[in-house]
Amino acid sequence: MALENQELRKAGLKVTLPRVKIYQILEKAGEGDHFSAEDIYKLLLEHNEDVGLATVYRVLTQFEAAGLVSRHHFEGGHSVFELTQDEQHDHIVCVKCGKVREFSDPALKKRQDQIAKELGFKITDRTLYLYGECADGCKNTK
Amino acid sequence: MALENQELRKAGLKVTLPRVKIYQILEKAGEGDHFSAEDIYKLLLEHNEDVGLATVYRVLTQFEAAGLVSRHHFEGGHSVFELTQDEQHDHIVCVKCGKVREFSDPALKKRQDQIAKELGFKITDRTLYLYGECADGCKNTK
DNA sequence: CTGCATGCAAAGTCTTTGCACTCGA
DNA sequence: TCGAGTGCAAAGACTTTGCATGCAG
Repeated sequence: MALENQELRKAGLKVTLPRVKIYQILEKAGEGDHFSAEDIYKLLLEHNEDVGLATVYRVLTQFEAAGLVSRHHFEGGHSVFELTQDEQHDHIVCVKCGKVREFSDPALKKRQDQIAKELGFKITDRTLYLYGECADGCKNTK
Repeated sequence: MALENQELRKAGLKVTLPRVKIYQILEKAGEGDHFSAEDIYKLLLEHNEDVGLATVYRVLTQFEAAGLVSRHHFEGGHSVFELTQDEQHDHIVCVKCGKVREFSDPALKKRQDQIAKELGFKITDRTLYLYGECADGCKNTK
């Protein structure tokens, strides 16, 4: 049995074609790649998988609830998804080409924790998005 | 002439009733208060100001373009607005009561700049949202 | 078999736009 | 006066939901 099937079972989700296919897309893309529901829907169509957009949303939402994927709200209204990684990380997005880089910085987190503590908050989640222009490799393609 | 009128003129916007009223709402609320378009719309209605929701959005968008207000996308889909403050700052949101606290930490920004530099990005914007539960004063009202 | 999962279409939410009318300068 | 600004309703973008059918276990 493939890895993804176990992940699905673990999450209490029946192993169905749409779920497996969507998981595979996210998995194959690897870290640092982010998809909108629409992106995934189109990829499925390209692979001749007859999956509805509504199902994509449903599956992604279930995956999120199960902790398999993380949902981000970058600028521009729609949500993007990525496989949840072991370590929580932040994002820097190129406003010109749309490229997303991830980074994780202990010092940054530590300082955030400290600030939250000073303000009397118990942090449950955090999002840091940096927006900018990437120097090299930015082909302005998006 | 009131302060807000000058601000509007400076932004190249004709001084009209909706714009003045909306500016006043944001101004009176002070720092740390955040409004959705809907919030402002309701407040206007309470003050018996006959302003359409579409106008609220238009005005807020114009204000944003003029740099008078900042738009944020917290969790939950809709945008919130606040008067732009002298210094860029971050937000910590209570997930239980919806309270928003602001903070600004030079060390945090400096580290972010450094990271961006290492990744070859020129930062144009940044958003850090911390989510958590505020210890005291949280009446779970929202 | 049995019920969870899916596809389709319809409904929802938040936001923007088109158009004729109104108001500020 | 006269064009920018406004209100209303309709349209749009993204996401969720209802319902009959289909498939996994």
